[in-house]
Amino acid sequence: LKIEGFSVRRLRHRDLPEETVALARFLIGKLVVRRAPEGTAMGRIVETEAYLPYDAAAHTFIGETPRNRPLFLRHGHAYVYLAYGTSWMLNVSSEKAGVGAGVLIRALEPLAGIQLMRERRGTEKLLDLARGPGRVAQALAIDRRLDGVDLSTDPNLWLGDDGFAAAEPSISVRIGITKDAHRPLRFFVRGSRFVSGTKALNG
DNA sequence: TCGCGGATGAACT
DNA sequence: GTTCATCCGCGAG
Repeated sequence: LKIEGFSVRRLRHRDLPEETVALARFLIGKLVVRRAPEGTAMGRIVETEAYLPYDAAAHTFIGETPRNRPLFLRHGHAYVYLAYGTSWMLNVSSEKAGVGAGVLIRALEPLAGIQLMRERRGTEKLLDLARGPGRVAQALAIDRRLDGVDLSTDPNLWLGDDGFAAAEPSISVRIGITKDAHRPLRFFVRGSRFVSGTKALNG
């Protein structure tokens, strides 16, 4: 499939690692594609975080509830929730069915549908379109309607690969949590201006 | 570049 | 009533 000059192949269920850290690393350099009536937008993933089974910082730590149910679906489903009453977060379920875990998509490098992202975000600044998980969701118009969809089959939200060879990601602690805060479970492209977080964290 | 506080809604004690 | 996997604007350094 051609999207603004990029040749993109949809990632199918069998393409995705069935383990949370492996998936968090695998997704660096891959694409998020969002099709909507207004147009298609796409970005390259430059930052992820892993939320493991038995992880005190994870939403699944308390067990399965109506909210976190998509995290217990087999890997490759979207878990979308509202944080702080203002920001939607996009996660990808990351283990076999029945095991609750996920990967948070924290930042994208905008590649296609950039004007649409500017309108949705209310800013012209390329660097601010999808730097941070709330911005990712706003730029791609992701909200509760996409909670639970299967990313390997959904027509409006999916993961893609354009053959880009990503460098080995750098690793740090996760952002914005207090429990299990020391664990090295954030993965990012060192040197990318599209990555969130402070300079110290990304150096 | 950084750190702070307010906005805002859902889930849980 | 408290706790958030955040963003934005502002002021200090």
